[in-house]
Amino acid sequence: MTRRYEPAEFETRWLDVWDEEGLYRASEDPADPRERFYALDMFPYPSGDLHMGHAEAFSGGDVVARFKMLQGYDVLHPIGWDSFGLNAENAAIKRGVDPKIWTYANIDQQSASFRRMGMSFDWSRRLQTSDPEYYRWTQWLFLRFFERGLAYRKNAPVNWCPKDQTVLANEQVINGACERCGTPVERRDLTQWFYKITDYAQRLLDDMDALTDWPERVVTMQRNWIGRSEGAEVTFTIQETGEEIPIFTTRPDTLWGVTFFVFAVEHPAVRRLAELAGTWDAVAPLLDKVRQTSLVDREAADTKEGVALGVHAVNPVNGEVVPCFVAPYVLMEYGTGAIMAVPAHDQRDFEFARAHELPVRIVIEPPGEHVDADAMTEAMAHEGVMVASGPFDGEPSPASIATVTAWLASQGRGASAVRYRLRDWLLSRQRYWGAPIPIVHCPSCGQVPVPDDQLPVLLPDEVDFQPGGESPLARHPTWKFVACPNCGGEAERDTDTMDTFVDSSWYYFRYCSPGDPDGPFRPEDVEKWMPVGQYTGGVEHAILHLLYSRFFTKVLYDMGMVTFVEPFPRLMNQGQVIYDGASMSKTKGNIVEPMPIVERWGADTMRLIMLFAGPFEDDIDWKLIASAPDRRPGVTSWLGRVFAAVGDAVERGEVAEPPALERLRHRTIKGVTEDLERFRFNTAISKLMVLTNEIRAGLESGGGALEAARALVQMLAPFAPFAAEELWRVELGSPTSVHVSRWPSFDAAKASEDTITLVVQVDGKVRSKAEVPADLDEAGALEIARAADGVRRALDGREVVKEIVRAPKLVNFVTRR
RNA sequence: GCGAGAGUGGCGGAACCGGUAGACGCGCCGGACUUAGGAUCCGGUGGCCGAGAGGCCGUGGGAGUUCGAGUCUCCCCUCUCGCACCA
Repeated sequence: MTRRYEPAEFETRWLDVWDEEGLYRASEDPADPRERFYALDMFPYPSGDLHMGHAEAFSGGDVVARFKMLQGYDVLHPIGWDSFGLNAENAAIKRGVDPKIWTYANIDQQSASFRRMGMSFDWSRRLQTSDPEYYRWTQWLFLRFFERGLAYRKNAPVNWCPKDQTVLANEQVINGACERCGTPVERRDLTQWFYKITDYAQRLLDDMDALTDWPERVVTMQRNWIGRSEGAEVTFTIQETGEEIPIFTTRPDTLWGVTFFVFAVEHPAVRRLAELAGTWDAVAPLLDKVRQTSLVDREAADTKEGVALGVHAVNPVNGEVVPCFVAPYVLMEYGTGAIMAVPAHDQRDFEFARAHELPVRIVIEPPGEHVDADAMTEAMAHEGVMVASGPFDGEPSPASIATVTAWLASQGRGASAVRYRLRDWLLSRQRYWGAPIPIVHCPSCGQVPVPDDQLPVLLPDEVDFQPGGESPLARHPTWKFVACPNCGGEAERDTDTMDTFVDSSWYYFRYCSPGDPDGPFRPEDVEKWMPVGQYTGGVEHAILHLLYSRFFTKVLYDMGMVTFVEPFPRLMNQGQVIYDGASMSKTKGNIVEPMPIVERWGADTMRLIMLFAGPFEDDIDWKLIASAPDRRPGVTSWLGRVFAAVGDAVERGEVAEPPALERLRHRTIKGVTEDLERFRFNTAISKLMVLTNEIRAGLESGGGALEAARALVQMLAPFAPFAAEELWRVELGSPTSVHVSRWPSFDAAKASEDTITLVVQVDGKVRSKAEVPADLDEAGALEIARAADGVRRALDGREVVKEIVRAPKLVNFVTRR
């Protein structure tokens, strides 16, 4: 009698058994002979219960971890929570509860949900970044960066979110608005802590060549973010004062086309020069305006806006004197804060020139063509031949860039230069829920690091954590007052906390040495597990988290703590789970939650829905894939058929397997193995469905199917761990878990078909098909092809001029037309 | 504007090297079992013509290469994502 599929009867039962057996513990034994595999998922923020995005991402990551386990690897598959940060803090403020209480309550709920979903985590390594024993080492790492000059404090114009009342890193500003709350970001000049990631710009770029298993678009996004430009730095001289102002250009071949010169409004020379020339009255309002303008408005700034500075710049290549301007379209943050303007070949310069009636001089023309500068309506693409360019007339451009740059250097008028768009990472936050920065400010000793043996600098309880422009820690009555660790005098703690992205930049190291009291991790443990075998998570971290983690790893490499420079050689991004083309959100009221599905149909169903919906990296539109709410999902029905098939196969017992089933068994093992190696979960599942159908057909015809049933159950295990376990232990009678069984093997010879469909075409159109032996030769194929009915009809009265034979698959007769 | 990717049945999606387009599943149609079906089982299901055998058309549009193109090349259209005064 075959069993009905009733997941409620066994799913939770196996959870307890797995816990007791310690099934998913990574081995601590250094002598364990197995190869190791580190399956890492991007750890979640503890905001609310798990949502559909988690369900999909972690289902995929879990398949990888379980598959590797079945292949005989010693697998490290850890879990933790990125539990500090604005996200948790804002939610706590909104609800009026302590961030700690809210955060840890969510963590409890999320871990219960993860467990219920059957994730194969090694819970013994669980971590939370807001635990003192974790952030102690976040602080320790900060101090090592500080010692190396990679953490520093400076006054700088920064992005300020008026709603969250804190500064943001450049990477957290999206289209001029706060990444978290969408409020337009303001500009403020503040003293803040930075990590010197710019020192690593070139290495972050170079090492990307090794990331061949990253999605192409993520690599591209990082490359664009780092934004390397090659060009030249050229020094112009102010005619009136003789002072030298360097500019950066990627097109030194257009130097002869310079007709004016522009300073950024905040350029340090501007005020002095304006006062000298008597134009300060005109310049000052522009400066005020820019200082008050939020970054959003700044981005929309008009290219035509700007005023004459009243002084002149001397072009070093030809001694020409051109007027200087001050304009908001030139940014202080990039290059040198001043530019040479070449209106003929740069659109922004062109627009400015037309608005201010400045000359436009063409210096690069298409060969044999003459263009009238007065008639131009936009800047020209600068590819062609250099003209009116002194010694370089007739040189092809842009090929001449290198020549011109070399010439500039030899003449002492410039030098080749490289610029990056990447800025240093602003890590301090004026918020409560984060790791305190372990620095003491002493009136006599300056910035003094908190000694290692006094770490962690604990976050105080009972703080008014409402944001108010300065850090809540600064408002605590006693916390900040300490003796200077250096001189013992009265001093104050730094009251800022660290950006959460600092916490998440090294958590994957901690998993290797959980709870180590002597350091952030033991190098030998990291050596054992890392680099990560497979990293799974969302594209939303394509820049921030991944770039910072790569930076941290390189610094740790330089410190001699790790032996590799890239933490995640293989990265996999899951798609989003959306609804009717739009992201799920409370305001739209279109949220579908995973746990009710787990409760109603079982965890295996929830996992299979996600994995079978389509390629892992593609978005899933819930509206399009979901069955009616009360209707049994298709994958659940399939599990029912698997139960019936396995039960029947057991009942049939040791009866010979039909040859067709045997071949399909081998072919399926081969195919599913290959699909799993390429994360093609959807096609792997479809192959298992085909095998299920064939097992049932084989049983129907009186054959045995035990072998096939066993293989099916084992291959089902990564996708539907509960159903597989129930079938393996109860129906198939194994004393041990399917999850520690050995992945079934296949015989390549048996995996191939013994008969093949010979397709016969006439002029490329299919006219006949025949089942033929797989080893049929050309002559045999031709013979069968010629004899086929449909072919003879199609060939009637036509002359065959060519016969294409690809035995045993295809014959194509080409006739005279 | 720049960069990347994608367009295949009613739907999600298959199709490794160019070689049977539409695997697998959802939905739908018909049937069986049923008091019932949101359960289960069997059959059908790209479009058009045809009683049938069979034929014609068909992978966003257009050209090309080839015996043969969803797949390769060129042009165009549409959509998605990322970046966006970066000198």
